[in-house]
Amino acid sequence: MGRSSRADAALHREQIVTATAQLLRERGSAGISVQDVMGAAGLSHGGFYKHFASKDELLGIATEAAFGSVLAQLADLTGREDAWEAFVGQYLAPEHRDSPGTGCANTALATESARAGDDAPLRTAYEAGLKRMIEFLVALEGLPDDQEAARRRALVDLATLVGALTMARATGRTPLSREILETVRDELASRR
Amino acid sequence: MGRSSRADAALHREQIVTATAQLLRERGSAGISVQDVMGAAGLSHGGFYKHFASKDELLGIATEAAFGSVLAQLADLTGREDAWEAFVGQYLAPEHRDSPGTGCANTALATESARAGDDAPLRTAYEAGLKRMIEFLVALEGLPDDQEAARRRALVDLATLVGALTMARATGRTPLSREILETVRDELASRR
DNA sequence: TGTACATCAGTGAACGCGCGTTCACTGATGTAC
DNA sequence: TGTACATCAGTGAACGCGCGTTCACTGATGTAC
Repeated sequence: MGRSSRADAALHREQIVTATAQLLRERGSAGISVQDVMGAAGLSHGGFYKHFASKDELLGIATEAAFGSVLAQLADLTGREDAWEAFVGQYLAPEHRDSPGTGCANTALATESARAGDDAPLRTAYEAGLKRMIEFLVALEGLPDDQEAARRRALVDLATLVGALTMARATGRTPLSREILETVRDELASRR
Repeated sequence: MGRSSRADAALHREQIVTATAQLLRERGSAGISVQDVMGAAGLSHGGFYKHFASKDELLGIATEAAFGSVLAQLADLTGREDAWEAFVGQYLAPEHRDSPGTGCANTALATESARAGDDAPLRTAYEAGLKRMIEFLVALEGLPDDQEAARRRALVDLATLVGALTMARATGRTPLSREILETVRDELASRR
């Protein structure tokens, strides 16, 4: 096999990033190898460094991608009458609990960011993504007359969502897991 | 070096478990090795299997120990007039954010439990520990006339605490991290 | 448009390293008399 | 209490394995004329 065309190489890079964004959320950085992510694009592991300087760099790019796709989904909600209930309902649904690979990057990558070095690309990308997610929630509050109160409510609500999803995932498909999802969903939905 | 006395061996086992309970919360299971935890007890790695059947078994035992010591700390709060404010204040303090190794086992190990197999010892120990922590919070609510409402409030409050601490840790010692801690602390403290 | 050549995406072997686990061995501890 | 012997906690080398990264090489792609 010789050189790939620029278009093919760009496609491969995109496939590597997309696969990493999913596997990273599912297994964490220690749970995925360069071979795993290259294999997801149908390539052998050796060519990895033609695309990325290191595994750490890819993890940062994949974190950006994960936040990007999640925030794009959230953007679809804005303007809807029932935006808040819809958001909470989706966020605390069993489907979201059972598919971390395509779900909220904030919940899936927070512990990863906490354990990464201060200068790690993943950490930088996480912080930027979290700020964008907070801004989305503040906008969803829709209280232009008191931005500070809206931000406080957004932070508290986001913490509640992240904590509930984290514990629901930690307890798998048990009755307790479902109780957490339903109880927190009902409470949050009733706050607007 | 020959055989250790039973008392010494028991001490070594305790040291291994204690060190693992701390390192596990700090770095996660993929971040610690058998050599790490044996070294913490001043031993070489080979003798590990005289104490434990596998690394997985130790992780389960260390998870129990982590929940145990945290719940013992919490028990000290019961009966105090300001138990709720004191608990929230400690939980969302910068000191707790910066010392995961001796902090809340629920927040530190939830993602670990989510990624462990359904039958992994860590997963079993996590679920048992979480149930005990929920019971502690329900008791702290102190509403014997409506246990169901107390449990719902406990679940929502716990989710909020876990999510806030998780995001504060993920953003390290940044202004955003401090804002999350203070905003959620003030909100939760004012709910009782 | 056709040809000659430089570029470089991808291959697959190799690097040093650390992992969890096993095992033959050592020698102090614990026990039986 | 003393002695002989069995037990077993701990050692350190070894096992097969997978990791991130490097590198000489291949040959189709892209470019210059």
